[in-house]
Amino acid sequence: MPKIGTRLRELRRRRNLGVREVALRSGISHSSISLIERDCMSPSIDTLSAILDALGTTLTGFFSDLNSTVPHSPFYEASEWVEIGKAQTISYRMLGMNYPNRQILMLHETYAVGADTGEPFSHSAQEAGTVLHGAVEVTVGDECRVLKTGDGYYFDSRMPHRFRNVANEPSTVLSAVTPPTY
Amino acid sequence: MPKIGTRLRELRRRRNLGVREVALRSGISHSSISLIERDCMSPSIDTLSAILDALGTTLTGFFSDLNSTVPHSPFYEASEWVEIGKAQTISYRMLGMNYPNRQILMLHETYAVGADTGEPFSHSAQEAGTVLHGAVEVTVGDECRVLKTGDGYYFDSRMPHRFRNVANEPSTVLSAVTPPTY
DNA sequence: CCCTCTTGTTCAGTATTCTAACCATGCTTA
DNA sequence: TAAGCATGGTTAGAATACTGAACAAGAGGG
Repeated sequence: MPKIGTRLRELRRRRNLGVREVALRSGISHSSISLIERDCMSPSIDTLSAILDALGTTLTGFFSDLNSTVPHSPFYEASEWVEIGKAQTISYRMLGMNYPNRQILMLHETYAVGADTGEPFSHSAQEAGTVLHGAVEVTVGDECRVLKTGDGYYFDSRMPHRFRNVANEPSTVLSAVTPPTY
Repeated sequence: MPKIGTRLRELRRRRNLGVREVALRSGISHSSISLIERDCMSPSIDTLSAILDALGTTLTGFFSDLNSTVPHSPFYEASEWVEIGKAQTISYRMLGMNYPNRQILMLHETYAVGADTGEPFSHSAQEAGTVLHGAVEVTVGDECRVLKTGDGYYFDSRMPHRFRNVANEPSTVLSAVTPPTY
């Protein structure tokens, strides 16, 4: 929830463009541009996309630049892990939920007996982790291996991957993903 | 303008969460979630931000993952450079305007006699370029140097930087910025 | 079979974004 | 000083995002 408007205004000014000029190029009214830049309005994705287009930027580029220098405590207590999956056979609890501009998603994963992430899926990121307790069968691409306490992994998330608890007790894994898109 | 909805639905499903569950956590109504996921609605930044938050992701992370593998021609004719600045003392023309998921902003810059980018500014990216014609004084941080045809530069855009044409004729520069946030 | 709990979708009404026309200010030129 | 034309800001009304309640379909469970 950073000051999108301020950043947009900077981008525009840097190009020596007027509000009306950007309006013309983007197909958005100049009044909207004005309101958005002064954070009086939260634009829809379509609108923002159109404006960025007129400025020669992209949504990806725009948001990759959100380097808020907001100071924040580096410490998190054990109780501050937040469950982001549904309590079921697998639990995903993340660290630093409210840390500004996170680039890493650190997860504490708990797999019930026989739990399985199901069919392999892939997403664009890099992923690393280690088994804290139990035994987990990890499949990455066409490679498969059973990891036990202390064992770890590291792979490009674009490789299809899958986790399965093969211990006769709950297993836990600590992992990290960047960018935080799991 | 990609299928944001589809991606959101994937993220949610991957977490075994229901529409209502995400609604509860994000403070957005479940009906909106449904509409957004089916691309029937273009959510505002605030709304999207809230939803991503409930999924443990960020705007930055979400958009950094937009790896559309849409095929597109790699070739652009000279006439296809698009002016993104206002025709004035400095002209900025970019390459590959409509290339999907651009990660690089390549610019053909033309500086009129005496033209100056003004007070140094900074943004989070990396930047490289070379002088094609004329002579340009480049200031990066507290270092200053006059670059002539064939000379080049490479710096982290977070360093405040400034360009000034010191030739008695127009100067041209070819540069690249990544991510495309200039 | 009915009941209940879950799932996601639909739709009428409300809140917000967005537009178009108007307004205020400052700069340039006459 | 006035006229002209930039700049960005304000505001009533149109368009669209958003909400809450009602609906439909499926999965168990008794």
